[in-house]
Amino acid sequence: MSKSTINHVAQLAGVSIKTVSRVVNNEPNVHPRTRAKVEQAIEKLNYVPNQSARNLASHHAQMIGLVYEDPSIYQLPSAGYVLRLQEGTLRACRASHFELLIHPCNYHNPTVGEELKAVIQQVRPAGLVIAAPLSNMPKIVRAIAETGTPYVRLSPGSRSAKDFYLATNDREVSAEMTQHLVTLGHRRIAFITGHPDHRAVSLRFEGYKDGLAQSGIKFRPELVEAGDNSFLSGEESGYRLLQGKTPPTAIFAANDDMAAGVIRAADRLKIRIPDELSVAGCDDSALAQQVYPALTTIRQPISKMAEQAALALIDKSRNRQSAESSETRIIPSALKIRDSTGPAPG
Amino acid sequence: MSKSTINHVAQLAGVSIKTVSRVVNNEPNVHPRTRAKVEQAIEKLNYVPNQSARNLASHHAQMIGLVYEDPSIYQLPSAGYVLRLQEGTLRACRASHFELLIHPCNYHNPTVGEELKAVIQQVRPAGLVIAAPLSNMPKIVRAIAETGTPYVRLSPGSRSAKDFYLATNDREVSAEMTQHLVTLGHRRIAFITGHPDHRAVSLRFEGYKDGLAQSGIKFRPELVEAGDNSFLSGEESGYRLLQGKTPPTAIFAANDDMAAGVIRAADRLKIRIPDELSVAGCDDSALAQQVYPALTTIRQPISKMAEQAALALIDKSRNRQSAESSETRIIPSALKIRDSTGPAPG
DNA sequence: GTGAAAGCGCTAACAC
DNA sequence: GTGTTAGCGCTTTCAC
Repeated sequence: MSKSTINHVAQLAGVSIKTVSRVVNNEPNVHPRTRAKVEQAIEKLNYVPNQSARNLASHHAQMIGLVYEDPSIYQLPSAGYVLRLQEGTLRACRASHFELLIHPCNYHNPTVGEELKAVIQQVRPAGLVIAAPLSNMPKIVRAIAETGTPYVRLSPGSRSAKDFYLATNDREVSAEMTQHLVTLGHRRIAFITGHPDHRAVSLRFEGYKDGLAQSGIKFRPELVEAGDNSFLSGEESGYRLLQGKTPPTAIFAANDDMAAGVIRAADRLKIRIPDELSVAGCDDSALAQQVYPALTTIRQPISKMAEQAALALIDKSRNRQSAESSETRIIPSALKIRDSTGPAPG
Repeated sequence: MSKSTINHVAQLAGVSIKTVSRVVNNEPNVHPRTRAKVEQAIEKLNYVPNQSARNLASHHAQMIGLVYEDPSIYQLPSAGYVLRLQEGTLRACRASHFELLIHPCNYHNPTVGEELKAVIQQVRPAGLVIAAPLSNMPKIVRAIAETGTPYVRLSPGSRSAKDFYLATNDREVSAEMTQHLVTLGHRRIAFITGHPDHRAVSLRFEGYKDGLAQSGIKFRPELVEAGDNSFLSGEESGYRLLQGKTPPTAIFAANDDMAAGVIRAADRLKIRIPDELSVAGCDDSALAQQVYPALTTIRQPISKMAEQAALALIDKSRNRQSAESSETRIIPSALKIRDSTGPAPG
């Protein structure tokens, strides 16, 4: 492995190491001819700057840290979420020659704050992307803030944060989905709520009510069932709703797993989808496409949010001034209309 | 953020920085009393060693790199695989205060070798874990080997590698699954093969044949269908098999997606599982538990393999001599008996 | 535009 | 057991 250093390059190019440093870092004040010479030398020697040396001298690593709740406790459903986070962050990193450090953690671990601080102090990443739900947990955010490392919070739904964060329009898009069902002729539209701890999920319920109101349809409490985000709870809610006296013609669940449960319930009850019942979910998880019929759902821009967060951090570490550390950016979610929704029967 | 250095600690403890370094690195030859003093000082100053400085001086980072094929091109099915890889590697890292760098790459990218070398040269991780299928691609392995960085290959199935690698007993466990079906009374056991490029998957076919042979059952080519690892190909193979003149009583598919396809086909044909047909898959993907009835399958020790790989690398970076760089370790897979298999009908 | 010198905070190699 | 002295390969600061 070639282990040429900045000194070798400087020697070959006949300049000082500072000049090499300038061209490597794309700094101004280098004569084009000099730059060309240096670039040639770099090419010839196959020079790659040593990150550790760079980090030591510049006080931070060319690295972005991604912090999220460890999915193993959630089981596999959130696999897609984590992968999308990683995908977006990686896209940003790749473009800028940064590397990605992943750090899942358990919120319930009492020393998680110390742990995070230690990691940050050890590695000194240029910035941290904090994913929901950790991004809404004061303990976590405070610990990270205390280190002085720049960070961006990813909080779908939330809109109250004071520092730099990215969110999506969960509430608005849920209203949009509701209106979509109304447009298809549905009037009795049920909703299955999710786990109360999950902030974004409860915003979806608000969005559902907004959508009804905007369409001039009265909200009926009897068309609301409480789920807990699981497939099973969706299935049970489905039975209750569909076996009631005046069953809905459409069911909107606060996540895909529950919507899939509804599909199973309908299947068992010999109710055809979408002919007799429309079903909509939320998340666009892997399940949405595996289920039959493929699920109409809402796709959150997880990957894009993560990408923008990382990009902002990378930017900040370059133009050290930028900052605007209390910006807020909303990246809209999108309806994914598939086969589980259709015109209302009759 | 406290930014105390080794010097501060040395001063407070009244020793030289070298002694501090020794206790931090758990090196021998430090008097217990001295050690205690130093540890107190560390505690009081909240000292955390600066990784960059350490890396620079010691020529490698306290970091493990995980290299795998970028799943976005595979779509979400391999999400579980990637997450298990990460989980295992993280477990090893966490225990040793190493950090994890993830680096998915596209095998078909012509410059992937250069890219990997650049990353390695930049970050200088203590070692690299290379996951299948990249671990079987000479281009990748060669590029990494050229950098001189220690690496471990994860190659389920493969057993030919000359350097340090971990594998599982894909072939044997597939034979075991076949025998399990025989034990349940099945005699006409069909097999659906997977994508020919996927090495481990083809070993499963060999295992199936072994299992038949070991049970004294004649191998029948008409009971073999060629799939391509997709749900759809499994469904189609299922129809062909189940609508033949003498349909099988059990179908063993080379992966879970295809097995799920078979379940769907059986459902459409009103064939009850497991009463009339047993179905077995392979991988224990998330799908296996979402499908109804829950799928009997084979669980590969992906996470454990990744963990052991990382552990070996970490070990090597500590006791720089160890090496044994051409060891081979087999970690067995396990049968996961669920609800899709049962006694043969009649 | 360019360069010289002084570190960044640690480990390595050798004293003692 | 413990300390001294050099670096590791860069960035920074400031001079020219």
